[in-house]
Amino acid sequence: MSTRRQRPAAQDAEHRPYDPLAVEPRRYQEWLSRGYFHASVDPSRKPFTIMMPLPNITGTLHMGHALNHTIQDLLTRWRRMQGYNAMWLPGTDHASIGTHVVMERELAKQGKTRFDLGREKFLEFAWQWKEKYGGLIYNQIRRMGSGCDWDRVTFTMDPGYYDAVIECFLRLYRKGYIYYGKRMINWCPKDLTSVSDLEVDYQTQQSHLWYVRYRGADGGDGVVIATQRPETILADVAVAVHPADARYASLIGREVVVPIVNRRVPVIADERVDPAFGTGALKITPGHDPTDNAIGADHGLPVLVILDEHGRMTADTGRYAAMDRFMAREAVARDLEDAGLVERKEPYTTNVGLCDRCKTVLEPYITDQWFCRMAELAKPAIEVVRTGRIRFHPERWTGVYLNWMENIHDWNISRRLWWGHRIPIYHCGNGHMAAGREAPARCPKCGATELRQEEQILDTWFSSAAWPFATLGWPSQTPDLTYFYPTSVLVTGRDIIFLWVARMIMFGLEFAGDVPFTDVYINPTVMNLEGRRMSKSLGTGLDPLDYVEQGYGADAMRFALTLRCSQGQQDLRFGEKMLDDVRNFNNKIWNASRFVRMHLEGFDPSAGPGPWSVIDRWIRSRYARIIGAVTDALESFDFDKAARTLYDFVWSEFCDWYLELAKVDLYRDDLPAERRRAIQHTLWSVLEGTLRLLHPIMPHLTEEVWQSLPHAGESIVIAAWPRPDDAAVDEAAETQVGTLMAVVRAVRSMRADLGLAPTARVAPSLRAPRDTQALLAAHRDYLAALTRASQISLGDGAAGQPGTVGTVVEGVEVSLRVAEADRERARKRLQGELSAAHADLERTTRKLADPSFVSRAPAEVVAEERRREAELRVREQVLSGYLAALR
RNA sequence: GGGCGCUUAGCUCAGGGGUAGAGCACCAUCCUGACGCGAUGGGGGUCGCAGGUUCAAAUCCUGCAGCGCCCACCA
Repeated sequence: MSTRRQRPAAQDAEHRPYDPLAVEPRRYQEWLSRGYFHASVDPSRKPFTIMMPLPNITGTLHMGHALNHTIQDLLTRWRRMQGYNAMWLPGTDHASIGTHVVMERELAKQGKTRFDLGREKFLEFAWQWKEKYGGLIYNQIRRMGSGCDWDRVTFTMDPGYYDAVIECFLRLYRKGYIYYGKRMINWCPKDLTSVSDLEVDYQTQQSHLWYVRYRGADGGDGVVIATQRPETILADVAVAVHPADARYASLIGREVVVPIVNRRVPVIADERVDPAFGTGALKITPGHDPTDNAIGADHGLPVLVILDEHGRMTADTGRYAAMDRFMAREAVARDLEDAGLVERKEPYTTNVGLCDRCKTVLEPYITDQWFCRMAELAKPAIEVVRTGRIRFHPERWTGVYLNWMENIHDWNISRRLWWGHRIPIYHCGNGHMAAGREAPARCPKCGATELRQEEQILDTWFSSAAWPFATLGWPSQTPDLTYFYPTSVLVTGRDIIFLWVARMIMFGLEFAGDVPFTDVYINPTVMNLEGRRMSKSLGTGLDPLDYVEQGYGADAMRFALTLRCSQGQQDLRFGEKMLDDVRNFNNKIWNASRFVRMHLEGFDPSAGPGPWSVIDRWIRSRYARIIGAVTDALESFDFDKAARTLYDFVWSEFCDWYLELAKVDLYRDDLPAERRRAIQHTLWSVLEGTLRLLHPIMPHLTEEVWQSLPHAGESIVIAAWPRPDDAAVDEAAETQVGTLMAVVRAVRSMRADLGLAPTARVAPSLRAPRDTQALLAAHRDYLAALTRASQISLGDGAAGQPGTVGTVVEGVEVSLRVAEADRERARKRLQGELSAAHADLERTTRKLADPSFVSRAPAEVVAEERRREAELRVREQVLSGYLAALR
């Protein structure tokens, strides 16, 4: 493909690129064996705690985890280095319905359902599965370098955790927050369970709207209603119209006849009917529609049910009995048409609610359900966010959270599933209930001795709501709980702000007496380059470990994700190219370190620093600033900024400039020993410190390199986070090196424009004000080396000679002799620069000629503009001088 | 129907009132002793559109459009 000439790759081991695969697992093992990730109560240090958003036991690591875990791990490592007692607690979720779907798919392969096995056998099967596969994701998490406290791994159905969940239920029950009864809920006819409103996946589908005539019971025309579910006509108990709808005013209170079943039902008036929709008349089916259910209840209407739990027509529906709901829909529609009752049928686009897990169309269905009253729980949870006790990052999610909390509905917490926390309620034969961990000997109300435990289990989110405290030993006030709770940061995705975050806040306040965490960081959603969500079912899922094992390594994956983890965006588009960039960066660090190590022979950091040269002072100053910038960025959750700052510093400053400048000294034979020591100290301290700054993002590489440096400590994991050193900030050195760099760039640019080979020697001439001239003179060797000059002339006589090309940068006039053959190129360059300078000058002059600018703009802006004008005039003059001398 | 986010170079994204930035890609040159997963130089954008505020707008305000996400019981 590429026509680029490539230098033959060096084969010896020393020159091979960095190989993360050879390093990462080894280093991770080392950290584990040294117990760095385990934290225990230590009152002398402040804790920093993160609770991992628990992956499902059925899950495997995907790109979302990779990002989410990278952020958590970098926060944990960073805080540990800062001296916190950092603890990151891992665990997995039994994921009741999610696991059921997986298990039952397995069973289906054997032609079985969970009912063929029965509750006990099924649970046995699930536990076996959990033991066998439930820990696989832990290995994947470790491969990413995540420093979790593995001694604290928790599974939501571990005995202690199980008890804590039951305790939560019992406390809510005793407080009167739990209620039970027949309610209309979202029912999945496949999983045979209820599903909470948040677990409904709405999808747009094409369907039809049937306009069906209901004749008047008195033989009149009656009304025409519009429905997309003709089968539910069998369960109609009324027709409702808006009370102010003149079209139907005369019908209110009269009766119409429900087709097919020929039932006489009243026409009622209700505000909830939208007169603008369809015909403005709404059939009321309290058994199969939530709105109708509410209207029916208010009007004292009966509830008829024509679908069973499988979504099939009930036995009493005559010829439709046992028909699937969708078949029944067609059948009823056909029969209505045959009866001449369908006025028309329109195509209709509708939102269909699907089961989030199995994608079956959900049915509004009435069953015995357990609910948790939310109003009281929500109040303090709203307060803590309003007052800033808990802060969301990015901040915009605060509004999303509050909006949901302020309109919160009661929570359907029961599921007709088996895998999970069974509701600790015992029913007696007389319809009484008793709550408790154990079955009471007799019913406290009627004394009956036959008690059966409630069959339903708790919503999986009910149990995960207790995660931040149930993992620490609650309800016992354990030392762990006292010490680590409230936790510090929750890192999670926006998709579970309501499902999980909100509920943890409510539960934490209710049960543990305080917020579960003080900061919530909502990480972006990882997308592919087309901007589509990564998902297995879409075929757009990417396995992060595939990339890792392909040779990029975990560090590259981590850095690539961190580099794009900005608060400005809600999505993060990921493509393999991004790994190439970071892989190259890793290699850059690797090689730079090799160079540094090579020149560190005999280095003794205790011998003391200095005397610094301007380049030492410059890089030390830059490094000092970087410490602050990176720390601030992490502090404010700007992870991309932290990564970018480090990338730029390492590559564009440390490698491109400092190392190149240092070489000039290091390769001199006559370098004084103390100067060598100063350079060594700078190389060593800046690299070593930069590695520490990089470590939270790229733990393995930094450890490997850090330990290869002389006088490194036991491990970078437990090394201290660099402290910003204000004393090292050196404006003068930055300005001076800035000038040197500008001169070098100017010469290089001219060389290139003249078409000179990089190997060709040049002899630039420099002219500058006295101070600058002294600076240039003092660093002539640097300039010569970086511009590949045989010699550098300084002073008034040196520049502006005929037959030269030149420019002005930072007040320095830089010129180069032009060979006869290169005159045309030189002229072209000068003309280009000149016209650019001319345009700039014109704009500046125009600006300064505008009285409103001069009078209204801040004085320093005007002064800056004046300075620029003067500079441009000089520049224009100098350039035209050169151009004239070339003709 | 509401709400939120995004729209800057071919791609991925920073920036956020005072002369448009990075990485990759592209072009040119280079087998320079840490690195070709490299070095140096360079080309490329009227910052989605339209108004407004301002001496000055990519940046603030309003509206619009496109894309994406979320909430909501419209049959």
